[in-house]
Amino acid sequence: MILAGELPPGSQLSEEALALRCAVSRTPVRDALRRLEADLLIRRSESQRSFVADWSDDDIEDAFELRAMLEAQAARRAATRINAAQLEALRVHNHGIETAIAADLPDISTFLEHNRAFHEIIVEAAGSPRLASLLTRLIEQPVVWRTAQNYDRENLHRSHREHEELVAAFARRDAGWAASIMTGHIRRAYYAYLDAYAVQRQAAE
Amino acid sequence: MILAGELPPGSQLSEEALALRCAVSRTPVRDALRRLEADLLIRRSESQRSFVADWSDDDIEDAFELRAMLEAQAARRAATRINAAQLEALRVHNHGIETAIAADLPDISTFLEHNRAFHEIIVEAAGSPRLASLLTRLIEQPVVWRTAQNYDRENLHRSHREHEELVAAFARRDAGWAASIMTGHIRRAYYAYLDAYAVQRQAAE
DNA sequence: CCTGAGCCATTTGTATACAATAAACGGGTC
DNA sequence: GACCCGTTTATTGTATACAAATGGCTCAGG
Repeated sequence: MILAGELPPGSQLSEEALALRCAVSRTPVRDALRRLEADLLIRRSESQRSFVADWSDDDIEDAFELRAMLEAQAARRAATRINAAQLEALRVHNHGIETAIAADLPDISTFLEHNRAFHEIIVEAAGSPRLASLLTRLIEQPVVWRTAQNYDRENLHRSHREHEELVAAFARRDAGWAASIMTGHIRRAYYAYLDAYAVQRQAAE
Repeated sequence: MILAGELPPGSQLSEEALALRCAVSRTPVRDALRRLEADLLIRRSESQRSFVADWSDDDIEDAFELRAMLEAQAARRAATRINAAQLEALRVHNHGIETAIAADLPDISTFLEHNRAFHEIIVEAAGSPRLASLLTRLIEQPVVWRTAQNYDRENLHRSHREHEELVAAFARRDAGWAASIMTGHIRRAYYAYLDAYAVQRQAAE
């Protein structure tokens, strides 16, 4: 609901109201709120009331910066640990991306799914449960989720080419190369988001 | 209880048993288990049963590696953002450390408290709620907690000197320097832990 | 018109009961 | 003797009730 924008930033989330809305009791709602709080999608007041987090520009930059650092670390580790099956899976998913964006009207949904799977395999190949745990907190966030919605053809194809580079770096077992590409890959996503956001802002004015 | 070793690694944690032991109902116990699971102190089976996580050597190395990376990033950011009051607080806490370890019998408990406060100020000065959130997951872990218990006088004083270097880097607003020192600081802690652990292992045999 | 105190409404924290599911055990069969 | 299946038991998931704490509102007073 937060990602879909049904719950505007800053609005209060009452456990009971959510329970009613989801047709469950407060108990599972509480569990979900605690998790979302850990993911920083929800902030809690001193008196433990829950509100949808509102993301400042600094927050967004912060999230991308950390994501770049952690994903680069994942790529660095994965380069020397990835196995043949995982490498092949990366190629398959990136081919899926290529197909999804080849049409006149790119299939963003399919792109997102393959993109998610691609990055997930890298995290898995990194073989660090802690790193995986930290990253899942950063990627399930509204900004990241919406970024690709605003990708133009140019950015979609660039993303695909960067994935190809990553596969090449993994195939060569070059940790430094893989980390560098990944850093650039995430930073580019950040600037793509900024551009799209700037457009949205102008449209809103 | 996990940190104190009362609950051995691998042992199952029944919500009801813990509730009885802590004289509360299952509800708050469940909340705690969910948080500890996020902190990777607890792992859950497919059927959602909880067990105390057992840490392999790789897990420990992994945790230190990530902590080094994130704390270095915190130091990097803090260097250009720290204010005079925070800088002074760092000096005060490091002086507290100096006093605590000056005696013939070092006061480890006081050392730990000042050390925790010292690192906390840096994270605060970094001004990144996300980074802070990620780091709290890594520092409340059994290995980190026990490391200082095994510090010898040499390591305690080295830690103090490294803190002094950090303060100097912050005073100069030198982000790269601060990050480098912090990386070394955490890596040294890792090797100190390894040495202490090797000693314990030999004693156990 | 502003301020503050007290009361009421809202919201969260905790306890408990019941339902659903998975593990453990035992009896039977091959 | 090993293995499969049904039953029992343990454990977690969910719903609900009540207690505690917090926010906001009203009304009195300056």
